[in-house]
Amino acid sequence: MIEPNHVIANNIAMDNNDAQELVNSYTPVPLTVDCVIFGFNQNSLMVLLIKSDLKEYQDKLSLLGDKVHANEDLDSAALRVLKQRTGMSDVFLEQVHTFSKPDRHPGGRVVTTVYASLLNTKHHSLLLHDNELKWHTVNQVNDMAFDHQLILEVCIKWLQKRIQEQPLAFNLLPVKFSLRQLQNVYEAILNVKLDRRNFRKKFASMGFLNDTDEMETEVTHRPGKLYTFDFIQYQQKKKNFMGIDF
Amino acid sequence: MIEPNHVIANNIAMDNNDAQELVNSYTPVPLTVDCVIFGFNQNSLMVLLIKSDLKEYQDKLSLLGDKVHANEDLDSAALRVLKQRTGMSDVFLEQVHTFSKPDRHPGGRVVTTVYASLLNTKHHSLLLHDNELKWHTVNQVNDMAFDHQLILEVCIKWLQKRIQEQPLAFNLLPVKFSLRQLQNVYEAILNVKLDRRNFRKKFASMGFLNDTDEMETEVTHRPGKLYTFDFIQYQQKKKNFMGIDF
DNA sequence: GCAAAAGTGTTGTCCTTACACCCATGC
DNA sequence: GCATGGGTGTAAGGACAACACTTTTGC
Repeated sequence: MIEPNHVIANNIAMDNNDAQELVNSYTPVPLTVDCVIFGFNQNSLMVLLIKSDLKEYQDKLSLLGDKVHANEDLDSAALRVLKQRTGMSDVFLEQVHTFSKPDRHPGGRVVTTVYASLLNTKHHSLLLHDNELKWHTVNQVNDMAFDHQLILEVCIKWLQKRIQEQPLAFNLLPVKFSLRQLQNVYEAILNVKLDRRNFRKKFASMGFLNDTDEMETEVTHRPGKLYTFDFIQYQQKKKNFMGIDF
Repeated sequence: MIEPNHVIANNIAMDNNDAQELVNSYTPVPLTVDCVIFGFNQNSLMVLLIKSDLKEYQDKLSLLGDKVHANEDLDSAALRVLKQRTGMSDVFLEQVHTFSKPDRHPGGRVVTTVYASLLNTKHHSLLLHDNELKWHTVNQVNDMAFDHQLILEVCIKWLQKRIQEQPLAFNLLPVKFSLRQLQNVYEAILNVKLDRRNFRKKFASMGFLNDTDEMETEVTHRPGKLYTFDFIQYQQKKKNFMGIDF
């Protein structure tokens, strides 16, 4: 564990180039991580939010965040928040951006590093302990606490770009999914309508889809085939995989 | 201006949800910014580095960084470092990633946010005051101080991706440049050989090039035409500009 | 039998690639 | 006059976009 600066400073011989002395001269800043946890439901992109517990932001929605612990790196802190809030840990999670406007937090300066996560809202291990924790349709969310509205917008743009580089949409779906569901994910995130035949052709030609012998059930029309995502094929092919363009 | 936390804390009625109290409970962390400043010279991608002044890293190369000042946001801190070291401020500069391994700095925990910058090494206002500040060919740099080798590699990958999204290569060249120079930039960054005719066709069709009536001078062969980058055209076209693929 | 969505191929267009010869300059 | 790189067009192949009819299920 790293001692508070003043404890160490006096024990160190003076030296212009001493590393600890140098670090002690920096103004330390409270750090947090915030997680933008995306899901997909009813053909809409969703985000998991909570009511802010600060009186300044009463009834406003907030991202899921926490302080960064002493000696904890940011990836671990983000994963800890995710696990604590959803019960899930084997989940897509990636650093997006660090936000640092000095007045972004009413309690004083706080710098926050934002992570985005993609998960299946129907996953059996997804448990939302906190009653205040709810899924919201992303384009119905507005007027969030702190600078979280801005952060959410940055993350949506990030996601739009990112799903065209890699087939991340699978993270938002059940293990077994229909092509229609997959297409719905792309249409919702990119805000476009896609041609069904061309979409199917494109994904079929990628070779990342494994045909299960199962069909959708409980639909009120002709059921579609269910597929799984072939992670092994993907790992092998992604070196020469340049993107998904629509 | 935001007061140091302890000054304010005592003036506030105790409240479980009080913002300042909450922030005061966070462990503050020393923050720095590091700038990966890319240039282009002799057909190679270059990076501006300095000798580390820490005895732990004697004679090792280091990125240009500095602590983040109280009440300064990260973008401003990065711009300040850039200006201080190069004399330039009207320069492409973008946040890339935040690095936070607890042991990445020998003086104790320091979290650093890394920015990448692209500039013209021949620009008249580029002044390297410090004699220890030198341009290095990126693929000859190894064994840097701190985790800076890792950071550099992340930034190179970032740049390879980024120049295929937007025509950033212009930032590395003089205002007037030949198509050969432009092609050299892409070839050096992407580590590929490109077909000259196809390259010229592609850029001509984008419409971002203004033909000057000037020619290269002081070349030992047939001189090429010089072009300028049309920022206005680019701003107008980039809304429906999807990328540069090679 | 009707509503609703699944499944399936072909064609034209556009973009990308591959490729070779003459030209202007310095020496 | 020769070495060096600048400048240019075309043809073939591959990717993408547009498009309609038949099938399966629930009700």
